[in-house]
Amino acid sequence: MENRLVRKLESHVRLSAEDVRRLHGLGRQKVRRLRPREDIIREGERPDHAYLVLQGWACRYKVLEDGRRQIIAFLLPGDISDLDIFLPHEMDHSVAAITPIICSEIAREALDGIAGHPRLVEALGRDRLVEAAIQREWTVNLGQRTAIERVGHLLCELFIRLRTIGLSQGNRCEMPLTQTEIADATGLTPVHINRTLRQLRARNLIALHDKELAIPDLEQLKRVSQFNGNYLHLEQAGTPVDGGG
Amino acid sequence: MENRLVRKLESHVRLSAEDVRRLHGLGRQKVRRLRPREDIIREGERPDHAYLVLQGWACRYKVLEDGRRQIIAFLLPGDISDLDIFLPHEMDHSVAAITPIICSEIAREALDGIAGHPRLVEALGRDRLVEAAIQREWTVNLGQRTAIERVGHLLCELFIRLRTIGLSQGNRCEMPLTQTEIADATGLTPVHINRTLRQLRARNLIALHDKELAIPDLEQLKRVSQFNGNYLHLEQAGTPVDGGG
DNA sequence: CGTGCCGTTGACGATATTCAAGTGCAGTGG
DNA sequence: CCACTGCACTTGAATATCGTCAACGGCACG
Repeated sequence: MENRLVRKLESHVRLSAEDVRRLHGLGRQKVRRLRPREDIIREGERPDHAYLVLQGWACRYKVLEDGRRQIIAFLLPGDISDLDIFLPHEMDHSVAAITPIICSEIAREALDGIAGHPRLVEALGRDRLVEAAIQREWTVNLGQRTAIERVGHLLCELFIRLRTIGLSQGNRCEMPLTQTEIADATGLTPVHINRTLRQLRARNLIALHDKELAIPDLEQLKRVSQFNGNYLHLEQAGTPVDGGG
Repeated sequence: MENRLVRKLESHVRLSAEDVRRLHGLGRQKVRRLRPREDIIREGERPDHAYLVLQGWACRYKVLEDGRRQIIAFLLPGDISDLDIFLPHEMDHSVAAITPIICSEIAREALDGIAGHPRLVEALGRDRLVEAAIQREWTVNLGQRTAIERVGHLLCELFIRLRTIGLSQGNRCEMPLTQTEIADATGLTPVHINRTLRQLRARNLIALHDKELAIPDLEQLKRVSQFNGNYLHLEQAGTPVDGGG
C-alpha cells in the first residue's frame, strides 16, 4: 500500500491530488518480494534503485567481524530505503527483510519526476529530517537508557510510527519482531530482553504476545521510558484516528 | 579557516576555483565566537541560520529529564551544523561549544548561491551522506562494542576526520575532550573512561596527555577497536599528507 | 518425526556503575 | 602572597546490571 507513504508525508505537509498521484506512481515500479531474513541490499553494493517498502518490516543492520550484529533502523511500510542514489556510493550497511516484504524498486528517472514538485520535495526532505532525528534518538537510547527504558522507548517509537501510517488499532499494533531482533536493536542480549519484557509485562506497561503489542497506557510507558516524541516532528494536531487496518 | 570545509569536500569531489571561492564566501558571513560549554543552538529553538565551524570543536547533545547527557556527534572545523534551514523546524537537540569556537552564521540566501553549482551541491550532499553514516556507526558503537573498543573506535574516527581536514601531525592530533565528554559520547561513566584509557595506554595503543593524542600504530588500534573506516567514504587514494597543523 | 528457531528460566560471571576520597591545577579574591 | 573554589583526573571498594552458559518446552516446517 503506497498510501502509507502518502499518509506519512501528509503528517508533515499537505499534499495536492497531483502530488498524491505521483507518489502512487512510485509504488508501481518494479515490485520485489522477499522472505524474512533475505537481504534487500548488502554492505559494499552500489545500488541504483531506491526501495519503497509497500508491505512488511525491514531493517538496516551492520555486522562486526566476530558476528555481533546491530540493527540500526527499522523500515516500516511507506519508508524509503535509499533516496541518495543520485549520489552513487557504496552501501556501508545492509538492509534485510524481517517479515515477508513487498517493495518497489524506484529508478532514478522515476525520482526526477518529483524534483519539479516543491511540496513533494519538501515532504521528502522533512521525512529525511525525521529519519536523521530517529537515528540520533537511537544513539541516546543506546548510550543512556537502562534496559527497561530502551525497550520501552523502542516500543513507543514503533507504535507511534505505525499509528502515523494508520497501522494501529486503538492501543494495539502488530509487532513482528523476535526477541533476538529487539536485542540486536537495543544492544542487549536476547536473554536479557526476555527478562526485560517480563518486567514490562509485570508492571502492566505492555502486553505482547503472538506478534501483537498492546500498550494499556501510552503516557505511562512514555514516562517510564523517558520518551519524548518531539523528535518525530509530528503535527501536534492531536491523536490520529485509527487506520482500521 | 573555511578551507577545512574545502578540504573535506575535496575528499569527495574535485572542486573548481569558482566552487572554492563560493565556499570561502560561506566563512565570511556573520562570525560568532563562543566559549566552552556555551550553547550555539538549544533544543526547541527554530534556527534560521546554518553554522559553519571555522575553529574549535563543538558537539550535538541531548539531555534526559534526570540529567543524563548523551553527546550525539562532534562538530570539527569545516563541519556545518544545520543545512536543513530550508525546511524550518524545531531543533530536537542542542549544539554546544567544547573548546572556544569561531563559527560563521550562514543565512538562507547565502546557500541559494550554491544551488546553481552542481559540483557543490554534490559535495555537500555527499558530506551529508557521511554525516548520516557516522551517526549509524555510533549506533553500532554504543550497541555492540565493549568499553575499550568504543573509546578506541571514537579516537580512530576523530583522528581520521582531523587528518582529512589537515589537522593531524603525523600520528598525532589535538584531543581537547575531557574524560567526561568522552564518557557522554560513548555512553560510559567518567570513572570507567579513566580506567579504559589507562588500559589503552598500557597496551601502547594510544598516548594521550595535555589535550594531545598520539596513535603509535593506527592499524593496530583499528584492529582492536573493530574499526572499519568505509563508512567515512574517503577516497582510497592513500594516506593524506600532513596539514602542518 | 526430526530439525531448527523462538521463547523461557536458572546459575554464575564479567563488565561497568556507584560511592567515596584524594590529588593537582587554574582562576579568583582577600 | 595565600586561601579558597571548581574542575579534571585518579584510585579503591562495594554493588548493580547485564552477559554467558546451559538446558528445556513449544511450535512450525519439511
